[in-house]
Amino acid sequence: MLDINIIRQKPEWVKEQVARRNDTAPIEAIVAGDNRRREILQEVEQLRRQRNEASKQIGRWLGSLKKLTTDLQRAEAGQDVGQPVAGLRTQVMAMQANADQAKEETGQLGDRIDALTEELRQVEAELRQNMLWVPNIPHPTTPTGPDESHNVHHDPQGAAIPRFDFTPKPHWELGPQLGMIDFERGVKISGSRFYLLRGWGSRLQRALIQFMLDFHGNQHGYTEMYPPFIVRAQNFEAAGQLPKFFDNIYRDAEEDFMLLGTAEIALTNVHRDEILDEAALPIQYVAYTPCFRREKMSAGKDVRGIKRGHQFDKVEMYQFVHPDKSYETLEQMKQHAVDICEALGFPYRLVELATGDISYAAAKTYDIEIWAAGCGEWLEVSSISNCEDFQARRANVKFRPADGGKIQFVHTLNASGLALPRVMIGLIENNQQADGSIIVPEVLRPYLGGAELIK
RNA sequence: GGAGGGAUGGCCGAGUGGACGAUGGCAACGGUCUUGAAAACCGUAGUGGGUGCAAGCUCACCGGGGGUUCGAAUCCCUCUCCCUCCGCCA
Repeated sequence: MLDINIIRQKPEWVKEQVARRNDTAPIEAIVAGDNRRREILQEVEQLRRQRNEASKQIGRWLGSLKKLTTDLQRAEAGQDVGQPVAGLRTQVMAMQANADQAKEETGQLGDRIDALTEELRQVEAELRQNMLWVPNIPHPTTPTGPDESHNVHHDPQGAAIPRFDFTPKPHWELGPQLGMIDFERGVKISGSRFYLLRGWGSRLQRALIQFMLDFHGNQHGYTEMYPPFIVRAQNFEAAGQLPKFFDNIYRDAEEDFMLLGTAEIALTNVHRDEILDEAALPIQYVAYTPCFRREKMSAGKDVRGIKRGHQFDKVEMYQFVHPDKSYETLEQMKQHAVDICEALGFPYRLVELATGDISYAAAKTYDIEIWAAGCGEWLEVSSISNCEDFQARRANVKFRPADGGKIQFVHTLNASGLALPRVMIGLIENNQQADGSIIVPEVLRPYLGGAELIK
């Protein structure tokens, strides 16, 4: 969610920024709705103020009325209350008439308030819906371009691209050959884009998950989290996945539950509706979760192997930081992801995503791609984004400055650390030997009972 | 799944139709006292919206939504969540 003030003050500029992303947003409707909202608000608040005052007056009258009535009853019973019965009777009747008339008038005020409130509710609901359809403003340093072809690829780093004196096989041949991946039976169970990891395949993935969690926890200061994998729609909205990506989400037919497409969605909401102390920042979380995606938008793409499935595992880093620190943090998180690539011995390269390719909630995103020798491709294993205050606004996560300054929104960042299937592909394909066996990277051996070779 | 009890400010906890944005306590912050600290005492303090250069004024918010009423933290309906007991189950 953007700050409505930015749209109010610079609608044309916002439109340009959205256009940079090759996207559109209902800016005109938002400006109109915002104006209408304030108009109604002022009117309805004025009326409410009148009603509040009138109600208080009625309360006072009814209080006096009660006392006078008591006096009247006592006077009628012959007690001396300091006033004659007739005078009291007149006062009681006058007071009652005042109160009745005021009730009548204030009731009419109430009717107008109700009507205006109803309109206000509609205007606000529509305004909010429109606001949800405005993507984040890209950072000035995000390369401008309508699609991924404008992404900026940096030179390869890390390990050298492996050379073989035989033709390296793709993982979809090596995996089944080594009994690590069973495509046929995965499809039998759940259909296309599903597979079964088996034996070393399953163990290798588990080892990787554990290694990554340990590494980020111990080396980079992240607190490990285990979130629910099934969450309410509200969480998706806060993270910026809804309303736009409804079609890509697996949903429960009966209840308001959705399956995570990434741990980022759950982690964004850990501190929803909280005001954090500045001293608590940065908050760093790392979580392993499976990720479920319909992949409707990628129909027919990457159907071979385990590169793109409806279910995959990922270790995700997430941070809540001070707004002044978020770009510094972005670089650090990029490094945290790179460190895993280094530790596993991958050739990798950095990609700066263009405005047309960054995710809806992001202002700036880096991708990290590793080289996979068998399929001969650079595979995206990590995406590192600074969402600035976009998600924080939707999730309502703020902090109280230590110097007593105004409460403000935190910035949030997310980074894959890393996505498992593609790491598996890289390991299998890059570390293969002529006899089809696979060398296990040293850092993983402690997690695999010391095994050096998969064969 | 059945029965009952709850949800109030950072925390605890009063308040059951009218001056209540809400008594009180704790924690926090500022001050007095002290060589310093503690204790004691005095004082300040919620969030969001609208408007205004500002001071301010004003509206809303007592788990969410709806209703009754001139007026709702308070009454009614409903949803969510928490607790207790029973049943069932990995």
